[in-house]
Amino acid sequence: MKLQIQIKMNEELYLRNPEQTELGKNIIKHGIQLIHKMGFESFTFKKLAEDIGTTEAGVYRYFENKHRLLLYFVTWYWSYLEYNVVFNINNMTNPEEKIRRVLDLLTHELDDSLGTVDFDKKALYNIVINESNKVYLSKDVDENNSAQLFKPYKDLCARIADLFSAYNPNYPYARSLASTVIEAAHFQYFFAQHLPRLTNVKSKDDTSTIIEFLEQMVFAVLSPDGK
Amino acid sequence: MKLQIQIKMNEELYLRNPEQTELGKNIIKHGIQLIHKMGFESFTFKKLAEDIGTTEAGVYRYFENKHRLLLYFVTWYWSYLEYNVVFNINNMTNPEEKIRRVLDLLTHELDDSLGTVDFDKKALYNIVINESNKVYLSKDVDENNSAQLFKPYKDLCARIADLFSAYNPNYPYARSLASTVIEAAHFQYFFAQHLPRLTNVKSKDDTSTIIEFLEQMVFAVLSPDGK
DNA sequence: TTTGCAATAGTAGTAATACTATTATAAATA
DNA sequence: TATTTATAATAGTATTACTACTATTGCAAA
Repeated sequence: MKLQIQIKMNEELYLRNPEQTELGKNIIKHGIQLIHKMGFESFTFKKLAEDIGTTEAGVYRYFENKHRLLLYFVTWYWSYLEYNVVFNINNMTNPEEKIRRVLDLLTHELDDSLGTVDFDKKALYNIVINESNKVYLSKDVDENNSAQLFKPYKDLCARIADLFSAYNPNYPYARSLASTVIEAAHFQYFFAQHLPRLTNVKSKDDTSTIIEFLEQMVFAVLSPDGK
Repeated sequence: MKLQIQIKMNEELYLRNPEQTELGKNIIKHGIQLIHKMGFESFTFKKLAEDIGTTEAGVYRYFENKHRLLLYFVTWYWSYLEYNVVFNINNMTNPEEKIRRVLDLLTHELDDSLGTVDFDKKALYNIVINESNKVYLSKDVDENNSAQLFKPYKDLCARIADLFSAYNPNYPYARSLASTVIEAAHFQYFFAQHLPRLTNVKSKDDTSTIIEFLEQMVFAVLSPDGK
């Protein structure tokens, strides 16, 4: 038996649920590939439509615009990552071990062990690294936030912050540390790839250095006897 | 006497030096205001041209496109900040004190004490918070990087990393810590303003919490007796 | 089998954006 | 004064981001 997990997406994200039709699934699958290949700025619905053999209007019937499509992808990643965090630390008792596992999950593309989805997870991870900040660094953050569109990100952050607080209940900046660690994991990966002078991570595939950097940081910061 | 500092900008950034003409200065001044007000995505050269009473083509004679204009602004900020860092820690001997001063500079808008420029520095700081990541999170990072366009950012980061290494020569991730701290300073400010669940910083103006968070982090991480 | 009627797909637009090429005008020099 | 040179304005084009409308299909009730 293979269990298939389903992530319930916020209905505000789409006009029509893309998981329920062939065309919808193609929009997801090819959308991820195209954004990954050409970058979000160059990506258009027209190019996507041509790629999957439909019309521009066809794509617009599923997503209001390309920003919403990107938000759909990034939100899916956050939700899936939170699920993975919960699943992985479920049977652990040691708070330190839990934190180490989370840092591990943050720095690797999503694994396919539990349930498979029909798109390139490596490409999705790359999109998260390169484009995810753009979903909230925009003039309609507040509006999107009111519509609960960032809830999965905030939930993930809260869950990691809880682990930090469990490790050291007296640490007063658990949430700030959580968001900083999440962002840093992505940025260090990006810098290693494109702006190496900004990091000590040697190459794109040097995830072990990212993990060591983050682990040392988190445990030093949370150390109860730390100054 | 009032000394005027001049920041020498990379000539690749512009087509014609905007500091040398009235129109050029207006592009800078009004460009900062407009991007600040409407956000980079909604900002266009046409709107800017109308705002300052010239034509679209007039603006294009100074900057290749709006991304280059944004990069010009952000680069100016980085350069000016590095200058400020050097100037401020110049007569300090205590490494810890130097680091505290840098964290202070990172979390405040640029001060006007040394030389004045004819644009809204508060608006520029806001642009840095909201838009600066977009200048390198794009498909032409590598190309821009080859043209040395990110040098000021990398220099700033290297200088801060050097302070960390001076404080603790055995710490192996000085650069990663420097870039993480720079980005975190900006992100925590943004989150406090728009996504408060992601931070322990209470309000937009709560810079003291940002500083406390970063200080505790940096000194815990760099502590020689830390694990 | 035919009619009705949703659901969906496709066509053909528009307004705005991001530029560019060409022409006009003013200033500088021969 | 004639002529080059620099700069500015005009008027475009291709692409992007949509939208409104028309055509087609599937399927149930008459």
